[in-house]
Amino acid sequence: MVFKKRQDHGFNGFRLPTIPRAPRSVRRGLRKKTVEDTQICAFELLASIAGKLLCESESSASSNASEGIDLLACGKDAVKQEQEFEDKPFKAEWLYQRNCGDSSFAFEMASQNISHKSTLKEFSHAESDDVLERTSFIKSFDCSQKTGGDVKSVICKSKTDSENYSSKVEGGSPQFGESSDANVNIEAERRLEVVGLKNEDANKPNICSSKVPTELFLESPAAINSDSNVKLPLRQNSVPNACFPRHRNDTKLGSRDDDENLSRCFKRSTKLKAFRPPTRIADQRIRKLLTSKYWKVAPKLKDCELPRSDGGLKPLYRKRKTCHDRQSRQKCQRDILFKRRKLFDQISVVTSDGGFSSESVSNSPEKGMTEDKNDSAAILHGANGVSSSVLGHQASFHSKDSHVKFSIKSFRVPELFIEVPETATVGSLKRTIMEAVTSILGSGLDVGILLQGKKVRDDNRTLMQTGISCKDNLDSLGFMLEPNTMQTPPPICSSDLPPLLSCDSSQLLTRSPENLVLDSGISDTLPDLPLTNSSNHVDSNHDTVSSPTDMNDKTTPDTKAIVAVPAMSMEALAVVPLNQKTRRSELVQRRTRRPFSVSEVEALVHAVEELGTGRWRDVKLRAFENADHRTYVDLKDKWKTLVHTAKIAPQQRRGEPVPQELLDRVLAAHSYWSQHQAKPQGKHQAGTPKIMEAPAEVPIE
DNA sequence: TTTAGGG
DNA sequence: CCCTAAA
Repeated sequence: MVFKKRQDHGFNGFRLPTIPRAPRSVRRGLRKKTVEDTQICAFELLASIAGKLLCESESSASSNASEGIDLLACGKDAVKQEQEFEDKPFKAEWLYQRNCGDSSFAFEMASQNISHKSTLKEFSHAESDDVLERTSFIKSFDCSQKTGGDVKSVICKSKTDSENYSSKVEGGSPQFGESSDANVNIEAERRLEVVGLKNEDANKPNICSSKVPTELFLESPAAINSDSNVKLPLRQNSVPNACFPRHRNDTKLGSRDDDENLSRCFKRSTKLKAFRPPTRIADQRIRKLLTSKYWKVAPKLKDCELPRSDGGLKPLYRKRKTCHDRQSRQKCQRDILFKRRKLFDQISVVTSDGGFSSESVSNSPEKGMTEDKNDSAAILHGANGVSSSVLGHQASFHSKDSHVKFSIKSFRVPELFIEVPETATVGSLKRTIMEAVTSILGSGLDVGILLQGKKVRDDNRTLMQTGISCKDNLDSLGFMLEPNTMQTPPPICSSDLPPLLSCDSSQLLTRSPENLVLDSGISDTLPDLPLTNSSNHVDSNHDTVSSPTDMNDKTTPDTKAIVAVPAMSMEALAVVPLNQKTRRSELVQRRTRRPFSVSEVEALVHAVEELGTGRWRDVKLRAFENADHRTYVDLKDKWKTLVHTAKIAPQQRRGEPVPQELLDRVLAAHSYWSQHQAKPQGKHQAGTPKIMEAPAEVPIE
């Protein structure tokens, strides 16, 4: 494809980190090894850089790190491009364990430092290039809440100018008493990604993107103290407030100096580059994307699966770029911008993520639950409300000492599209952005709770019933802000689609969660939810999922998703987030599970008895002609499982029990056809009776 | 598009 | 069920 060799980038100064490959990805990776090996991407570079930075930050000044990034940013567009991915994932949930004296702390890595720096560099660089930004596309606007410190006004904090960037890192909260968990402080963090258009040729705008992440982090003692904090391999309880590390300090970037961190860093960074999905994404979807022609060039991503639960993993995958080199990338962005422009004349605001997703959630089952939520800013009102409701909800649960503490670190505001004249002042730009954000937030938001990626719809359930009371689940618990469904109360505990929602919205509310759920479920390392069984309501969402009519969108690049976004008014915005972009294109709907009924099994067995294995298409046609949801692959798979089921002890079988008689026939047929490879033979060639008579005990082997 | 298999 | 390599 476009890039064949990493050497093209000419980065010799950075060593590429060794990226551990996830077991699952290994297999695929092997197949495409040639591709992967020969293709380099900014991802790797970033990864290496990130790792380097991390390392350096620990030992030496972080300045070096920033320089490194700067270097890349200026010299390589690809890298620059990728950077936007970087900040989010990092901060999202890099909880670390840090040793301070004899005490250990868990904290979030302030990865923003990295991105921050890089951003600055980029930004300045862009300016130096005399790039006029006519159109700014705010890809994401983050408002994160952090607990533990003082409240920071998100809005106030965020600035679009570089000066702020450098300073923003400072917001901090001095005191972190062990009892501070009673207070939920909201820290705001925001990131702005600005994609400017430059007019070079008359009609050929050149895109220059620069991201300006502004992030403020506050430690959350609550989360840290909790021994049940799911987020990390947290150490234990004792958390001295005294030397709580402030990662705002650039030098704090890296925390521990053990290899583990380093490796994690690499992993992280690697992933980051790949995507920047607002929420979790199924690895499968990722894989799909990766395998799509658009992503072939960045195969490494597949290998970067974090061995972590979805909570940590998903956020890493953010919107990925379909452009890999400068040219193509610019072209893509250009297209995107154009398309978007078509859709939005003025200050159109589009939610890219289909809502606002919480960056991460941490909790602690400790007694004291966070109660005070301070609105860091009017804008965050919605977000705060969310956390509040959540907390309140759980309140009714303290019957046992089981309190669930939530710490919503941040909610990401969806993508915004803003267009202002070149002559616009910075101040006006700020105001414009502010208006856009306000319009979004002001239109009303609903809070969505995602558990294991599944949207929990039944508001009447208790947290315990929902499975949220379990810390294990919290790991995969997520909150999201989504367009308010307006006066219509959101559907509760029913699988009904919100009637008033537009089609897109419906998808947002149902499909997305669905995907998420599946995603998390797919995660190899994701532990099963202990309470899965009790959270049936969640499963009900499956039913709400529309038929996979959008499968075609699997490989849809961002651009397409964007294009697909219908022109909408501001009002519509609230209801129709640009979700499709990330959700639809990246998260492909997984088919709902439809266990085979006994009758179906019977039909299948019968068909196979006659047709044999290896003729699944015929089997489908014969026995499942009208079952459109059963593909020949499904039948094949089912047969496979049937054979397996038949071989195992009845006690080991699960699901709807299949009559032994059928299983016997399965074994018989399987045995028969295993020997009679002559599948093409007459369909009835294999005397059905004969097969049926075959004893079930017949060893298939 | 189907098959055949691994996940 | 998903995802793919092959056919």
